Amino acid sequence: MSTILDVAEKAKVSIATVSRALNNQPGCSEETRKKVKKIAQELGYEPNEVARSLINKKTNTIGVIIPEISSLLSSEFINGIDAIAKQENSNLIVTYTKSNIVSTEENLRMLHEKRVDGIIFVSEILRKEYYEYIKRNNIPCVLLSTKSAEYASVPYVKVDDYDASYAATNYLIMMGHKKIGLISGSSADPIAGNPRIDGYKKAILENLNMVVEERQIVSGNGFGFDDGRDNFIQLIKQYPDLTAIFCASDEMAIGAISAAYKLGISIPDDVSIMGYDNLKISEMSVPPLTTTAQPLVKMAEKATEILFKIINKKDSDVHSIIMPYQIIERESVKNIK
Amino acid sequence: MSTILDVAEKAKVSIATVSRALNNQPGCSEETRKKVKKIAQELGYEPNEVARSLINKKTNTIGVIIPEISSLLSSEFINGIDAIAKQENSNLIVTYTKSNIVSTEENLRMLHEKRVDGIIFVSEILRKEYYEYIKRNNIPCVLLSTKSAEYASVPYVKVDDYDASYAATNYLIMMGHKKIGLISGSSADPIAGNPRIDGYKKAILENLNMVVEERQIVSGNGFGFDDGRDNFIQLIKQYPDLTAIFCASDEMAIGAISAAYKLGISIPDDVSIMGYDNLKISEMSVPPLTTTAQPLVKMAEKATEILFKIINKKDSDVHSIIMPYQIIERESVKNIK
DNA sequence: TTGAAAGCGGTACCAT
DNA sequence: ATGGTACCGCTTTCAA
Repeated sequence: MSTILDVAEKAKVSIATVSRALNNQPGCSEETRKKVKKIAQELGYEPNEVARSLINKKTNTIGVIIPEISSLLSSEFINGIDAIAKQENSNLIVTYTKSNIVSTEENLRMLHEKRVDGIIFVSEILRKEYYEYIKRNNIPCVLLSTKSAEYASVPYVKVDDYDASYAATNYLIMMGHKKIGLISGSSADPIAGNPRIDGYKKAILENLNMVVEERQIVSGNGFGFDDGRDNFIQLIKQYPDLTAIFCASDEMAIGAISAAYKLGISIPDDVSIMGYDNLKISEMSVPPLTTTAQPLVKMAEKATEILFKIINKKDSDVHSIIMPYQIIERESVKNIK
Repeated sequence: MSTILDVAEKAKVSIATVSRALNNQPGCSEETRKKVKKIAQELGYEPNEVARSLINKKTNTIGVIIPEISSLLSSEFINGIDAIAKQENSNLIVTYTKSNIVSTEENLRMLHEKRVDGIIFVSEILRKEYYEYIKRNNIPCVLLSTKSAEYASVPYVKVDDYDASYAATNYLIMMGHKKIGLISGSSADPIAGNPRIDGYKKAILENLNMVVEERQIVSGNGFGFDDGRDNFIQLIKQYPDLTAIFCASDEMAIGAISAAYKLGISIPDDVSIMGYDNLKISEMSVPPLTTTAQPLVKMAEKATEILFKIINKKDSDVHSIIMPYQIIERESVKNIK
């Protein structure tokens, strides 16, 4: 494998000249430039970006820290992040966490040791330890689909879960449903758990004039298919007269539909199901899933754009963004008015 | 951000000693080691892996080149790769290609400039250009879910598509089906296209004693949901008396099921559907999809293990692997015997 | 226009 | 046990 020195020797110029020639920098005659480029080509010379990074203090690599909760959600986010990174001539190092503190801190440290130019932190609470690490090491960072009440200096991009959940529940009410169950994440989860529960409760209270009973809600730990399936069975048992269910994720909604199929319960004729996220699979399901859309790819793109603004010191207009949600009507909710 | 020099100065020792102390290398008193570690801690010193990589000629990073054909397939592969990489203390840089030649070569070049320790090349033909680039630059490389007839020096891990497809079709025959359609990828695709078509044809010929007619097959370009949906409609039109369809990917199978639902065709009562891959969504579908499983995660793990053998010069037992497929019976195929 | 040389932040060899 | 130093491959300043 040839280095800049090999090129210099063969071209009978200094390495400084080779550098200038290859990088199209001024201070180099066109003739020399051509000769150097030709020889570099012949030698199959490829610049060593590691060496470049060391001196430039820029790796053209950004890190992503993302929980493995849902690979379907993750892959949409990563698509968006990757698109913008590519535009900025950067690559991604994606690290998955199991939502446990050690792993996240390890990932943070690894990414920093690799001197990534910045980090996108996805769907996970920004704990004090993380924040301090980021601050101390001065790492550009943006939060995606999570937020940072306490650390206002870290910008975030997300949908307002409380509002979106309120709207989703209201949609079911508008379709004539009065007995509405909820399958949600953990109430201890301050990002995607509690706010969605509260939005649901508020809608029922304000627009149905009812206080939600405990049996109307099953909230597990995760947001996955299995959770949805299990929670559906549980919910049907404890609240058999329901006519509609709002699921706090599409994966859970698909799980619920699957469980319903096994039990011989028809969707949407017997029970209406409403999802949250608008993943690709929500249009692939049978029946196609009515859901509360988050603009997942757009959110990821926005977050990444902000990150590059910080990296490139265009801090001028760096601020958090609340993205709009949208109700997508498909075929899993029945109008029973 | 402090460097090894800062630590050395504050500890009143040389940088050589700091290096030895922090890396737990011999030639350093326990007392000094403790002092250095304490000071490094105080300073919040984090080693710069870029500098390390430069001298060690090892970045602890491996590259993945993968087409975006199906993010569902991709994410299973990436999970497997990531698991082994993590064990080896490496991170992943994943690059997506749109299967066009320029992009793949660009990705290859970028990964090499970043001096990744090796590359996993997924689901894509290893063209002559790629192979030569890899050889010329001496990049450790393993192929995953694709192969390299011409370049035997590049090991691969895959399922035998021809055999698997033959077995899948035979399964339908064993279930009593005689009029079996095929929804496949392009016959010009020598990896996942043609072999699966041929396996299907062979099964029909040998075990049904029939020559496949043209109208029994619809082969598009991709393997996605939309392809499956569109091709199902087309196939039903040109071969209305079929009783079963073998789809060359799960995503296409789900697309077919979805189209059937819209047309009021019942799966599996009117038409049986068989998939290929065994993605996560195949158990999430309604009805759950009977399919031809590839051990996706295992395959990715194997490929990555081989890659690290090459990287670590344990070339002793590096060879390609054909992984076993398996028929997974769920509920989308009806026994009509 | 060109070259010499000083780093970037580490590792490892060779003295001491 | 410790320190001095060459070096990894490149960029950039300063002189020539």
